[in-house]
Amino acid sequence: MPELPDVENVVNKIKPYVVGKVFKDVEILDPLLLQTSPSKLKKVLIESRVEELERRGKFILFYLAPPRTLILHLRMTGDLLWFPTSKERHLHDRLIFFFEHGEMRFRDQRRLGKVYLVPERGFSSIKALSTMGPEPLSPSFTFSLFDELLRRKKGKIKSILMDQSFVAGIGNIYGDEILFQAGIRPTRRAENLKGGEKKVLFKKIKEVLWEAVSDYEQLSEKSSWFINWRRKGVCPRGCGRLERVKIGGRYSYFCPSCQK
DNA sequence: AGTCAAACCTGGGCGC
DNA sequence: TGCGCCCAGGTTTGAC
Repeated sequence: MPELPDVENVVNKIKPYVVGKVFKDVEILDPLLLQTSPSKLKKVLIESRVEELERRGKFILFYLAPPRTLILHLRMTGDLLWFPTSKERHLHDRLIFFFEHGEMRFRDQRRLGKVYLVPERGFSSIKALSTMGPEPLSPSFTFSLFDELLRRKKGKIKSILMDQSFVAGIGNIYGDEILFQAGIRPTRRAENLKGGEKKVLFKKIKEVLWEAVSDYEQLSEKSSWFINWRRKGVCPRGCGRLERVKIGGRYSYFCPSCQK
């Protein structure tokens, strides 16, 4: 599931329940996800308060008091769920965080998710976070910044969009959506994009992600979205079959007629 | 630096 | 029904 809009949605959903609240217990059902020791996680979290909750790229950061940072990454199949009252466990529940008024669960079918605990209010010890590119929805992510960063890159544009150190939060699906809406093939090389194409691409990065974040619930029903046609292998505009290419180990889909 | 394959995991779907 | 293979909205690592 989780790329920027999905993670943003998870954070917004969980936020009202946990900000200002104190961890009372942690149940570790699957230590595989932990990048810290179970005993340390329990010891540190219990009686810690959640000061703030924030998304950075596809990471979720819990800023704690006393100062520590709990960091979650949902990877492919992770999700965070809130239960006001205890319910029976789901097969894929990996971690349960107990508060006085309810519990937050980290559910993850494929067990690829990650849980980090770092000192202070920082994350310099996590490489992916310390080298993370700009937040695409931030006002400081301007066309001139995008253009400047892009000039330093070579290679297929799809790989670059998915590169978290280039720009944060875009994955395989939204990468395809952005390129479809921009009318650019995923195989195009960054160094060959024309000025106008870069402008459109920048605009679509903002537009697609912004719309996905603000209209998250409706998204799966929107037939205008490439996302909902991708798997069927047919262009939403009726051009016919989509083509599939492997880029950076993932399949990219594109319409050979709409995308140049 | 870019690209590719493989690894980390589980499970659904498909062909035989 | 069973088996093997492909695929999945992510990231890291190691080789060329």
